[in-house]
Amino acid sequence: MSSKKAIKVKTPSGKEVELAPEKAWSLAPKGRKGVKIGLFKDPETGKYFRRKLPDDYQI
DNA sequence: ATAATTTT
DNA sequence: AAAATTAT
Repeated sequence: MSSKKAIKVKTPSGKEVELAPEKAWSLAPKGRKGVKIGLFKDPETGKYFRRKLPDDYQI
């Protein structure tokens, strides 16, 4: 229950594509702001990769 | 180093 | 079990 909207991401294969993360979560140490992370699958290779999501991405 | 999460 | 992700 976390991911919906497609965002622009640079795939590991080096292509700029619009993808929706399969999963999305917040990655933040205690007391720090941290970042939001999305788990994506490269449509070219089928390989999974992680990228930062916009700070305002709805988890 | 730290945080969560999943693929590899 | 380790890698990767970002920025503090």
